[in-house]
Amino acid sequence: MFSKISPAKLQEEEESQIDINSYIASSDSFVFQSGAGAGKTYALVESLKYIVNKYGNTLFRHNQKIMCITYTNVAANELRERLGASQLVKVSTIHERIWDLIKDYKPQLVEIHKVKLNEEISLLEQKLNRDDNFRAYRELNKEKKEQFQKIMLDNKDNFYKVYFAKAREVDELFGPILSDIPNILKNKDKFRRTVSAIYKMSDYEGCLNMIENKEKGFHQVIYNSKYNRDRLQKMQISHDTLLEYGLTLIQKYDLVKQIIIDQYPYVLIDEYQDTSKNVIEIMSTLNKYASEINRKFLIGYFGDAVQSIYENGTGKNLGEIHSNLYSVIKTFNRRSCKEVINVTNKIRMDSIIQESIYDDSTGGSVKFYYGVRNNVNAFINKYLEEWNCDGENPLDCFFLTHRTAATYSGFGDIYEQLSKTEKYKVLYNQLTTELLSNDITKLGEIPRFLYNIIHFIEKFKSRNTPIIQIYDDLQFYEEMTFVELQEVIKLLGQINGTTLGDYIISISELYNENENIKLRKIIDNTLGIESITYESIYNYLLNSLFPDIKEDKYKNAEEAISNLLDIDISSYENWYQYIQKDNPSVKEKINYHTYHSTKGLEFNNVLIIMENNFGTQKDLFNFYFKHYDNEGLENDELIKFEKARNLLYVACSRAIKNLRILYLDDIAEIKDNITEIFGEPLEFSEITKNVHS
DNA sequence: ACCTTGTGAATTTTT
DNA sequence: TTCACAAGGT
Repeated sequence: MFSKISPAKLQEEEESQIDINSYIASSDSFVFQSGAGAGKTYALVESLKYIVNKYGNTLFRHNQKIMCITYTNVAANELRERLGASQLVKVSTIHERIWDLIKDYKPQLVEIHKVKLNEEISLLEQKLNRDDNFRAYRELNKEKKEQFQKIMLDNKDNFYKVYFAKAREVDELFGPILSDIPNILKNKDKFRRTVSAIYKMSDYEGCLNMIENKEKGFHQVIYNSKYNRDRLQKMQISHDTLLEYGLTLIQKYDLVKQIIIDQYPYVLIDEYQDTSKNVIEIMSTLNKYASEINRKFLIGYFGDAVQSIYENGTGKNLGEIHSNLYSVIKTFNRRSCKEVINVTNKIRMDSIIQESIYDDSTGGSVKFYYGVRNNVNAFINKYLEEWNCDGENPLDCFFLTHRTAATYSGFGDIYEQLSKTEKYKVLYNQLTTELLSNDITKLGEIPRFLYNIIHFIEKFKSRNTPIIQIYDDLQFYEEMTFVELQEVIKLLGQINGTTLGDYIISISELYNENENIKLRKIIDNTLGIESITYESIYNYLLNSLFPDIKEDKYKNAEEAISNLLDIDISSYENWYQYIQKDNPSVKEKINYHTYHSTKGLEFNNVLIIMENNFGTQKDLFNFYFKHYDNEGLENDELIKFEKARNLLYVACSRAIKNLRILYLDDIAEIKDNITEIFGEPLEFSEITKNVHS
C-alpha cells in the first residue's frame, strides 16, 4: 500500500504548483483549495521556497519580506521548522503580525479607540431604551434615573458584595438605600444587568475624559493577548478588536496601506477558512489599493471551505469579501486509502472529488455501526483487539465533547468534581481550557499544581524511564551529582498510595522526615507552595477552588476537596496522558480526542463515536443525514447542515487506513442516506455474559 | 395568567 | 453564559 505513484499523476500534481508559481510570478492573488490530506502545507512551503529562490535577491535589496500567516502558534512553529531559518520569510499568527504592523500608530489608534468607546456607549444607551431587562429603569423619570445612577456609583463595593447572593440579601442591603425607587429592585436579575450597564457606561465615559485630559497611560492602546475580552476603559483590546482596529486603520490611512504593501509584497495565508472575515477584508483592501497605485502585491490563500469548523471563520465566504481571486484546485490525496477517500468524497459533495495519488491505495476499510451508549467500551475493545493496537499502531478515538472524551479516557471523576467547585461554577467555560488544554502553559492554577505532582510521580514510578532521562529531568529541578541522584531516586521510590491524597501524604512524610537537602529542594520546586504538609495542601486546594467561601457552605466545600483527594491516582494519570497526547514521546495504544482538536492531524485507525446532539444543538447529525440529498436548504437550516457536514468531514478524513463510526441514536429515518455514504449500517450490540452489568 | 426566583444542565476552538 | 423548568408569589 502507498508505494506506487505513476509519473503521469506526479506530473499532474506538479502542474498545480506550476499554476501557483505562475500566479506568484504575475502578482495575481489566488486561492489554493484542496480537500483533506492533499498536502496544503506542502504547497505553501513550496510556494515560499519559489518566492525566495526567484525574488530573494530583489527582496533583500529593497529590505522587503514575505508575510506568512498561520492560524495557531503551534502551526507557526511547525512551519518555521519546516522552512528552516530564513531572514526573508516572517511566519506568525495573524494577531502577532497585525499588532506589529499597527502598534506604532499610537495617536491614530487612540482616535479609533475614542470612536469605539462612543459606539459602545450608544449601544448601551440603545439597550437601556429597548431591552426588556431594563424596563424598570426606563420607566423612571430623568431625575430618578440620575438619582439611581449616583446611588449605585457610590455603592460599587456593596453591589459586588451581593452580586452572587440570593434575592433576600440584595433586598436587605439595597432596600433601605433605594427606598425612593422600589420598583427597580423587584427583579434582582434585571437589577444586576441594569447596574452593570450603568457601570460600564460610566467607565467608558471616564476613559474618554482621561484621554481628553491627556492623563498618564491614556495616550496609547495596548493589545493584551492574555485576556480574551476587551478592557476598553483600561485602553486594552483583545483579539477580535485588534483585527477590527487594524482594518479601520488600514481603511482610513493610505500611507499605512502603502507602507505595508512596500514592506510585504507577498502574503501567504494558511487555513484561510478559519481566519476572521476582518483579516480577509484587510487583505482585500490592501490588494485593491496596490493596484490603484500600481504596486506589485500578491496574496495567496491556502485552505478548504469544507473544513471550516469554527463559527467566526471566513468559511465559504472568501470570494464575497475578496473578489477576483484566481483559483487553483488540487484533487489528489496523499493521506488516505481508497475506501476512506470514497466516503469523504460523498460527504463533501462539491466540485473537489479526490483521488489517491497512489496506484496501490486499496487495503483500508470503512464501516458504519449504530448502537447504544452502554456498548461504547465494548466497541472500542473490539477494535483494539481486531486491529492489534499497541503503542506503534495506536487506536485513535474521537468524541464530540471533552466531557465524554474525559469519561472514556478514565478521568471523568476529576472533571466532575472540579466542575462542582465554586471557582469553576462561576467560570464554567474556563474548566475545559484550564484542565484540558493541549498547551500546558495554559493550565489553570490548580490543574497546574496537580500536573506537577503527577508529572513528578510519573517520572520516578515508571521503571521504564531510562536513568539518564530521570537524571535530565531531575537536573531541571535541582543540579546534583550522580551519587546524589542515586540516593534521591532511592528515596523517591518510597512514595506510594492508591489515591491522590495517599500520594500527598506520602510525599509530605518523605519531605518532613528526611534530612536529604537535595530531595527537599526537588519537592519544594515541584509543588511550589510554602509549606509541605497534607493540611497545608488541603487548605491550598480549598482556598483556590472555593475563594470567598461563606460559613454555611463550608461543609460542601470540604467535602468537594476530600472527594478530589479520594480519586484514584490512576484517574490523574489518565488525565495526564490525555493532555500529553500530542507529545510524540508518549506512546499509548489508545488516544482520545474531540473532533475539533484533530484538525490537521492524521491517524491509521480511527473510531468516531457520534452522538446526535451537540450541546444546545439538538438533532445535529440526524438532520444532516436526513437532508443529505436535499439542495433546498436555506439560512439557519443550511448553516446547521453545513456545520454537521464539515465536522463529519474533518473527523472522517483523518483516517489513513481504517475508519469505524458508532452512531448512538435511532437510524430508522436516515438509513438509506447512511447506506449511500458509508454502505449498509450494521447494528453493534454486545451480548454480555455478566448478568449484573 | 403572569412574574420572580432558584436551580441545574449545557459548550468546539484559537488568538 | 444562557436556557429550561419547577415552585411559589401577586
